[in-house]
Parts: sequence; structure tokens; C-alpha cells
Amino acid sequence: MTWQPTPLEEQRLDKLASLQEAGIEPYPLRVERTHTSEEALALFETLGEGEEATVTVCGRIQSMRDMGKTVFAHIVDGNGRLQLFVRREAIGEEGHRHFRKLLDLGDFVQATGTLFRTRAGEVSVQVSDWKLLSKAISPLPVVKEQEVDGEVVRYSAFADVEERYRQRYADLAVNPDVRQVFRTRAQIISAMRRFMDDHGFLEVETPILQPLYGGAAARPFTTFHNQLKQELYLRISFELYLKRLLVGGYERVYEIGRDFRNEGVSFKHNPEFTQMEFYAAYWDYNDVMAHTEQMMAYIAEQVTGSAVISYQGQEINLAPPWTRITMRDAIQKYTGIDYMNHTDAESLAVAVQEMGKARGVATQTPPGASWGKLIDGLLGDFVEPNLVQPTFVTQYPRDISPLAKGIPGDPLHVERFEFFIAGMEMGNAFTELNDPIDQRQRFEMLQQMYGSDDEELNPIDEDYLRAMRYGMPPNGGFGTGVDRLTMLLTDKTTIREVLLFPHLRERE
RNA sequence: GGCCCUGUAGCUCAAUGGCAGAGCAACUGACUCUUAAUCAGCAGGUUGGAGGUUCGAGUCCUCCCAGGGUCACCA
Repeated sequence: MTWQPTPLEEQRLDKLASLQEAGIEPYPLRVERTHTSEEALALFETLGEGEEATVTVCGRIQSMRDMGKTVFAHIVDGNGRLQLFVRREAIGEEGHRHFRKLLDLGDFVQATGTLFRTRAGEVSVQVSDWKLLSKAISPLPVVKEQEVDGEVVRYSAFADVEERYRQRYADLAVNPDVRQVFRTRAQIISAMRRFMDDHGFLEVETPILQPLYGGAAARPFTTFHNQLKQELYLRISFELYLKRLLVGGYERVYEIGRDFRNEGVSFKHNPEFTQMEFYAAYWDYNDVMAHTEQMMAYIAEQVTGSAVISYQGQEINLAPPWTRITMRDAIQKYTGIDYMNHTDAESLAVAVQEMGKARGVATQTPPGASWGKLIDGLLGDFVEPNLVQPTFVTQYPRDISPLAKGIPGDPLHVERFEFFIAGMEMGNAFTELNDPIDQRQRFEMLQQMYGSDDEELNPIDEDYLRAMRYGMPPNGGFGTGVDRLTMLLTDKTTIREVLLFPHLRERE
């Protein structure tokens, strides 16, 4: 949609013209900053009696209080804010008038002057010269803040969630706490990367555009390469490529990147999301569990200063060791059903229905759901919400775990775990299947289970099987959602608050 | 996709079916150090969109759009 200036924008365009008439360049090329606001404030504290310091600072005008002869303005820069004290005697009649009349909230300015403390006690810049750096045409939402008993109270905050997401730049510009969320997110990823690097893992990048998709049960996005005349899929996981690298001789690899799943959006689902997966040769899922709990505690400590965090008013302790419970015990504990007494889908569905009736709760046993799917459904409905403290749920049904190694003597389970924190699934891992014959059978079993028109059915990846036939070391693998981890460590209840530009429906 | 809720000035919000309002921002001015500055004045609207009921609709009805919640779906 083309831009039609609003009346407020027309006023600012008029000011822009006045500035240019006065010979002021509204979008100059060069900036002469000597100090950030933070540095300027620190510098002032080091000054001795009678000492002076001149600084040139830059930032966006956040507030302006015009007292006639004197104008007080706060500018905000990357890490803080600073008050400008603009006095007519100090900068001359014209500079004073232009500052008062032609600048607006939202403009970027540069100001030069000496640091001093006002009568009210705030360290400020006594401006002797200023320069416009960028004229803002559209008014940012006005946010006023006041300090009451050390707490910052905000007024008229920009709060409409839809507009905040659609215009994240404006959200970030006026809401410092939002800026902080994404700093924390960067720290989380940085700490995760450090932990992996320090444990001998090699960071790699594998294809996002893939001729075949796999590694998860999800519908992919499809696209097309014109010159190759080839249909391509955006990856739904990294798994099959990372394990090829173990065949190639790397012992420990990981990747942090974007996965794409063509599914519904919700408070914990976005069509593209960030995952970290790793694979370690000679590890089994017990080793992966130990690594997981250490890593999560490390990240929390690095980011929040403690392995004990607060999420939605609940205290959560990420320090190892975490609770470990088998799937069978977990289901039994929270539903009363021992699914080993119902080892086929039909019988288990009956047991689930009876349990639901007895407890007066709705249960879902969709026709055609496999035994494993039913168990997974019970986990999601009855167990997951209770797992507030970090918990590993271990030993998953084989039929929903086609890439995990079986447990010897147990035809129904595999060495797989998921871990849960704050009632949310945070990750998935297993002792990886490295037997190419078994793997082919698992893939073929899936083909029968899903039916050929089910889009969640992964095509059989013959190249992956070929790689495995060259010999893949036994290994443990792991995947976790970085967005959900960020939600946890920033105390946010929706994934959109931790994505800079969450996906929204197109308007009009 | 089902159900529920929401959409009014740039921002935050009012308005029993009866003249669309307030605060902040803007604009005009006053003011010797203010900090949600203050004071005086002035302006700002297709009430998300399209229909309908009614003498009269921001308000009631239908459809559509967008968002939120919830359920379904989603390893």
C-alpha cells in the first residue's frame, strides 16, 4: 500500500522543508560521536573538583521539555539515555529556536557540550552545538516514564500486540524491555555455542533446501529450483544430514539454525523456528541426558546468573541431576494406566476411554492412531502439564521413533527421551539407530502406517541409507527448540515475544 | 478449521440505541533548572470493511478482514 501522509506527518514534512531552507541537512553523511551516553555518565563520575569534560553524544530524542529559555531533552542511544540541556545563551538564538521548533520526538541528533549536574541532580550535557542526524517523519508511539520508588512506571505504552509485531521496529524503539528480550536471546545462543564448542563439537551448516525431507513427522514447505527443474523442500530437521557427517568421520557435530514446518501457529509454534541439534559418536542417550542437563544449567547461569530461574511465578531449578522417569511410569503415575497391560492400539484405546469416563475428562483416541501415538497423546494431555521441574521422560514407543535404537529384549520401546520444563516439551533425543538394515525396515513400516497420501510421511531417503551402509558409529543425538528455551529464560508465554518478526497473516 | 473475546484520534482508553469524548503526542503561545514539567488556547475521526434493522447504530443483526484466547491439528 502506498503511503498517504497523515496530518501529523504533513507537519513534520513541513518542518523538514524549513530545516532545509535554514541550511540544515536532515540526513547528513557523517557523525562525530565521542561518547555513548553510558560512557559520558561514567566519565562525569571520574571528574575531580573544577575539572570539565566536553563530549559529543548521539541518540534519538525521547522527550522534550521546553522551558522557554532552556529546553530539556532526553536522548536514547544503544545502552542508555542522557539529558541534553539546551540553553539559549549557550548556543545562540538561532540554534535554540531551531532546536525548539524544528526537532521532534523520534529525531536522531548529535549534541556537543560539557557535562554538568543540574539542580535537580541529573548529569546532563550543556549543549554548545548540535546537529540533526535523521529527521523522523512518522511519530513513534509516545511512551512516558516516571520513577516511583526506584521502579519505572510507564504511561501510554505501545501495547497493541498486533501492531507491536507488525511494526517491531517501533516496538523496539519505544519498549526497552523488548530490546532486552532479544539481547537475552543472543546470549542464550552464544552460551549454547560456547558450551558445545568447549565440549569438542564442530559447528556445521547443512542444506536448508533439500531434495527430500526427513527427521521429523511434519509437513514441509515446498519450492522449486528453476534451472535444475527440481522440486525442493525446506528442511523440517537437520538430523539426517548431521548423521551423514558422523559417517564421514566427524565425532561430534552440531548445528544451530532454522527449521520450517508447514503447520498451524500457536503460542509455541511458528512456521519457522530455531533448533539446535547435535550428534556425538560413542554416546548413548544416557550420555546425552548428562550433557543436556549440564548445558541447560550452564546457559541459565550464563544468562541469568543462576541455574534457578523464575518462570510465570514458579521457581524452576535447572541444576543437575534432573528427574528421570520412564514413559511407562510417567503414564501410570498421571493416568493410572499401565500401558503394558494393553500392548495393542485397540485395547489401549479402550483403556484410555474408560479412564477418561472414570475421571470425567475428554480423551482423544482418534481411529487409526497407533499404539505409540495413543501413548504420546496421554503424555501430552496428562503428563506434560505436570512436568514443571526439568524432567527426562525416557523409553519411548518404537512405532513413533523410527530413527532410535531399540532396547534389547524389549520389542516395544526404544532408547529415546524427551525433556520437559515448565510443562513444555523442550527437546527430543535418542540413542541413534545405526543399523542400515533395521533402518530400512523402520522406514518401510512407516510407509505402511501412514499411507502414501499422508504428507507427514517422509519419503525413503536412499542416500541416507547408503551413507549408513558405509558404517555409522554408535551415537547419541539431540534436538532442542531455541525459541522455547528463550521463552523459558525471558519469562514469556508466547513464542512471538521471542521472535523478532513472528509470522502474521497478511493484511488486506 | 470450530467456539469465545477484541478492533473508536498517532498512542492508551471512555461513550444506557440519542450531539463521538479524555489524557498523552501534535499545533499556537506563556515560562530563568525541567524530568509523566506546568499553564492558556487550538486542532485532530469513513468508530476495521460491506450490508441490514431502526425515526436514529460506535452500540443490535448478517457477512467479511485482522488479532488474541481456547479446542482440534502438530513426534
